[in-house]
Amino acid sequence: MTPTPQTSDGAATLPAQYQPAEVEYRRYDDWVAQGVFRADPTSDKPAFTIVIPPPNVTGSLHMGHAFEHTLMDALIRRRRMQGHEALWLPGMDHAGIATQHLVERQLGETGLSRHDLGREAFVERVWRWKAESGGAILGQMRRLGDSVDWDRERFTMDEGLSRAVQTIFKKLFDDGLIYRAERIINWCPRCLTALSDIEVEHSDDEGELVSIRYSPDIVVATTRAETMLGDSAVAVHPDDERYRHLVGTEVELPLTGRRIPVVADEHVDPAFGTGAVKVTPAHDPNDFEIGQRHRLPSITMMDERGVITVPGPFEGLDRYEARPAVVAALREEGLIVAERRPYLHAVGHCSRCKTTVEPRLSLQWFVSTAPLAKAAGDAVRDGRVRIDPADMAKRYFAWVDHMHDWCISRQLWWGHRIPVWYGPDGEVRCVGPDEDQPTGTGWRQDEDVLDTWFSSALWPFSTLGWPEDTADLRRFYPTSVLVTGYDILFFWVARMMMFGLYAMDGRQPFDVVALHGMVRDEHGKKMSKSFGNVIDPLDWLDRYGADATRFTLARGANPGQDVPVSEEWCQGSRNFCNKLWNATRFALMNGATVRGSLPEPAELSTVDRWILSRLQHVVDEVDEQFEAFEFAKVCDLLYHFAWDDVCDWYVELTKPVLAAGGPPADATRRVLGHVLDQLLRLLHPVIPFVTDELWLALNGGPTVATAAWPAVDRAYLDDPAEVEVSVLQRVVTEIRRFRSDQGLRPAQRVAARLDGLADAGVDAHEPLIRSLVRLDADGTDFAASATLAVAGGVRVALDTRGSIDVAAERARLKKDRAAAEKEAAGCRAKLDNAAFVEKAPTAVVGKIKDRLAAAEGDLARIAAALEALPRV
RNA sequence: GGGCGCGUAGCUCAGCGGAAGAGCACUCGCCUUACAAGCGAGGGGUCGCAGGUUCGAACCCUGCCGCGCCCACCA
Repeated sequence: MTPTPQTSDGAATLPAQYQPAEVEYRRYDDWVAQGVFRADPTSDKPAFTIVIPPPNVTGSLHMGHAFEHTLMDALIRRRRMQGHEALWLPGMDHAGIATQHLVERQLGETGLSRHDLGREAFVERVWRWKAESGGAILGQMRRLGDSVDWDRERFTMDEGLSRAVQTIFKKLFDDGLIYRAERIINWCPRCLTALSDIEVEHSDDEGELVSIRYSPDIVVATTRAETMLGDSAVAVHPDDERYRHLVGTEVELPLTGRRIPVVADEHVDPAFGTGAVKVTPAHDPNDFEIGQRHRLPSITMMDERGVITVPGPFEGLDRYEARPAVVAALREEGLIVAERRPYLHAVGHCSRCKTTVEPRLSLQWFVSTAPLAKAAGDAVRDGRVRIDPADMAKRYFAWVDHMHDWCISRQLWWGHRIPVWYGPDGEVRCVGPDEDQPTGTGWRQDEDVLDTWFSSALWPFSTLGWPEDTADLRRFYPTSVLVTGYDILFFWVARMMMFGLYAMDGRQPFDVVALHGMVRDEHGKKMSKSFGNVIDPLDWLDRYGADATRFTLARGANPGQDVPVSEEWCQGSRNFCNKLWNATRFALMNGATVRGSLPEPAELSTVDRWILSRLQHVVDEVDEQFEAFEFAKVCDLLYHFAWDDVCDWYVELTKPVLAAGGPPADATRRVLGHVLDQLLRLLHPVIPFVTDELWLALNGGPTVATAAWPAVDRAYLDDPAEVEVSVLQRVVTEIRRFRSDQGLRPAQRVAARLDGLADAGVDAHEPLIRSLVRLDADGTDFAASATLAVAGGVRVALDTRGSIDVAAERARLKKDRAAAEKEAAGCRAKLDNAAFVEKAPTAVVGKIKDRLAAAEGDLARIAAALEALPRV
């Protein structure tokens, strides 16, 4: 924790360029060693808690993580500096299906399947893999600078969380909110497991709609012809005149010889197709319901791998082989009425492997979501939980208000095993965490595991010790903000709400949900491997540093909006870090200090008062934007304050003062030290490394991470100083423009006379102005020279000797005159409009009058300047 | 089939009722003793189109056109 070496006079010797790699590891280790990230449940500070959306244990840090972590870290670091007991709790998710797949794929490379190993050995292998790869993302979080409390790291499959899972399962079971039933579920024939509705992605796929004659009077259409083998009825609408006489009769199901009834059901849309529908209760959710209503048999015609099981010519065929085979067979019998036609329709795919999902009748465990979802909706409706941005709440309501029961059992091995045992006589016993498992012959535990999101749903309180009544739980629950992407609003947020409210006696899991967007490439395109536009944050971390990476991400973070990033922007961020580095370097070389109290405003120069006043505004605005999760605006404010106000103006205005020395220089050194000190604090949440390194060089330690967050000091708000400096800036800019138009080299010193500075109220700054624009005073009489430049709202006549490009200056003045005329005309038109003068607020009218006066003033001065130009 | 969002400078985006903004890119001039990862100056937009409301519209309303996303059991 040694700060940058300092010379005896306190000025640190910093290299001319910021080298992130050199600094970052050192700073992070130092923070950990100092225990900066550790949260203390016994302190009397207000608590501020964020639980990390646990990344997949087998994953690697991608840009989305880097982004999300940057936002969370910024929030946490700011609160820590504000004196909160800030807890950012890290951890990982076992990611059942994803992880199992990964390990199965590895296994596959050696020619083995999980069944070759057996359940126990396989699960053990997954644990080994977890131990091996699980640390990767944690190491990457350190690289990013995440200020997480490493002492509280959790894993969704660790002992405590497993207890939490069993506890809530038991509670739900006992409350009748978990049940086992045979239902149509989404089945992935490749993963060989059930999926919840949201694990299914729909896309419009090209299919073929074939029409099949079931009887002389009935033609049905289908895109899944093979499922006819499992048909148990034909359904028509009860009011459909065409079919009314057939209801109650039977038709012979082609290719099977089975006779099936014609039933009437409201579900059928008489306007669609022929108005007659084949009914396959075991393989279609609608048909299942029709089947229930009419007591039809459910005939399973394919197995879990999608292979036809109906005895006959199609048995053993895969569903995709069976489809054309069935159509061919039907055609042979002359039963294909309309030829196939292309048909675009929504098809469900496994979100994990993209395999087409097969609706399948299956015995699974479900959570009865109705009461839980109601509570989850109400908590947002009544304002206990705020979703930000507010628009997103609509999506949330749409989801929780129409939620189906949640299929939670998965036919996997990696996950929390369902704590239910079946007895020899058909008993079903749910075993809680402290209860003994049933012994005796014939008892066996359910083979399935729980949906990964079941344990994720407990994360905000299970990680704090629930179901035990721990100090952490009492202190840090409810968590303060949940930061996550809008893409998992349903997967995770809604379910945390349901389980949090349920398990914690109606207390919400978080007060605010701050939703962010997805990281995109520089053209707003989704990053994807196939597109080749994926950016690896680790690459940026290595080449530009964590701060540059973070700043780039935070700077693009508008609430709920997607975030485009590109390497060029990261370079810009790197440059910004370097700018801060050099500003501090300049300050240290010039004896800036943070020691001693800040002089009273009365003891300060206008320029010093100006920068301090600007600082107060920035502190105020940064706070406001932080509270609104407007990270992009926070970054923008600080970027411009640092670069424009501090570096481009304050430092430059300050150079002559510092060079001159004496008491004014002492005051300025103190102000410069203060401004940088405050600026580094304000930036620390977003770019923690470089700010801490520089802050240490300025302050000596221990770390800016625990320094107090800046507060507005109204005593240093100073409107007159701001006005005066803005006039000064305008004068300087105008004169520079004149020099540039005249093709004067920047370094070329020119003798000149400045007039009108007194009228503009900046005559006191004449030496400063001269030094900034490199115009020397000269005793020579300039009477014979011409007025060559006019500075906007202020009157500055500037005389020079030597070769002046009169034509260029005339052109410039004419251009300025045209602009001023346009401005004046616009203002006059408004003021001539009686309706405007009458109805617009007086402040607005006043502003227009001011603008007109300014434009007229400019016109007069421009005219004088043109007049004074030498004739050529 | 429902729902939501977006079209503002070459690119990515702020602004959301009272003078068109930022970053990057671009042009010109500069190694000015903190920084060329820099400094100074400059150019560039009838704010998707058409109507309407208003003294006033990029901003509010309506309708088009063009994108994007989410949800969905129409065979």
